[in-house]
Amino acid sequence: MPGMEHGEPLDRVARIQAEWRRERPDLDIAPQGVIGRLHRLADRLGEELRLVYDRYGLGEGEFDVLCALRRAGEPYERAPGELAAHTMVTTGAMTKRIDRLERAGLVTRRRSADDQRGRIVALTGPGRELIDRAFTDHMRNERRLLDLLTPAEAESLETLLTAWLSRVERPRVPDGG
Amino acid sequence: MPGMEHGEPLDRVARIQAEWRRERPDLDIAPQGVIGRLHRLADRLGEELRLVYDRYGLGEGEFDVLCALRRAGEPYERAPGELAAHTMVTTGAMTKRIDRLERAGLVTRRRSADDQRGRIVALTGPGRELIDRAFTDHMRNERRLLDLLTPAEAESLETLLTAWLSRVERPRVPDGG
DNA sequence: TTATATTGTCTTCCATGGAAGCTAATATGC
DNA sequence: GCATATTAGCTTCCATGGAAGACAATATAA
Repeated sequence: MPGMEHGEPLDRVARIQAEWRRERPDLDIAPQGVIGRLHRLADRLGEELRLVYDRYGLGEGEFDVLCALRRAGEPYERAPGELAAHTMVTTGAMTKRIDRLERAGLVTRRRSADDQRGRIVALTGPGRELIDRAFTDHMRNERRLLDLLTPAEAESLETLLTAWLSRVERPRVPDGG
Repeated sequence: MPGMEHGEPLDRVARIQAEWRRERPDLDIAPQGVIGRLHRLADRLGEELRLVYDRYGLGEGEFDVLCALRRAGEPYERAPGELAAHTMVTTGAMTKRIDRLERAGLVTRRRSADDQRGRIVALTGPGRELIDRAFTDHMRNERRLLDLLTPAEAESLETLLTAWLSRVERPRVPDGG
């Protein structure tokens, strides 16, 4: 079993696997070693990342919306539907995120000139300033977490994650695909 | 950049990174290549796993609780506090999960004999039967997802995730630490 | 023993997001 | 042009979980 050398204490996932082996010896529970740890790690990293969002009074969702607006470039505007697509939530959820950000004075909402149905969400000055500081801090935080790996480990991991992700997102890729 | 060879289309994370490089050339956004993809992959895998839970009428939380009870071994009993600790939620959330499972006839709740404050949650026959079928199916599903990687890739990934997880986990000892 | 602290569970209130439907504006077909 | 369909955003209702406190039972200290 990888990563279990020199009698290191079993981690949570390994302990769960041991229990399943005892209770369900008929099953192959090896996949948990990868998938369980991936989820656990994502949770732990998420906790660490949230510490920075909190520091700026932002929830994860609000942080994501501000990032999407900032990434859009001058003049930092996007339609709610675009923001929803970029941040992978429903438009209903986006409405609420924008409500909160608007209330906090970080974005404005106005009608689109071309299409009166559409809205345009724009970063305000304070919004721009806040997300620039927060994102700088966020990247420092991600760097700190990534530096728990050696550069070689990080590169290996990125390659593996990129490959798996592309295969999960496009499951039907046969040899000629 | 790992995983980007022969002109493959950029994935979502790579596109986000490209935007940040344009807007914030002062920042090192490399960590997103790993952390962003790890989260995206965890989300995508989670969606796939939820398909199985749904098939058995279970939410992710309920599935986790039934698993924790099943792993306990005969007679498949645990206190709510233990279940909360095992599944990493608050006791308040656990109360509600147990409420739902009890309503569905999958677990029972009784007072502990030793300590009248404590309760004992136990799998019912139907609960045991359901989780045995659901977990078998779940493992088949995880195997299908893991098999998008070669055995060598899977082993490499498990090693890297285990190492990173162990380094990021902070000791959870409540006092004295 | 009696007063106080702690523990285990539950309750209340709130935050967030999804699903589905509503409304107004725009596009399309006749 | 008018009727209908589609679209964009929003609203409503519900599901889930956290935080903090209530409550009863138990442990501890004086």
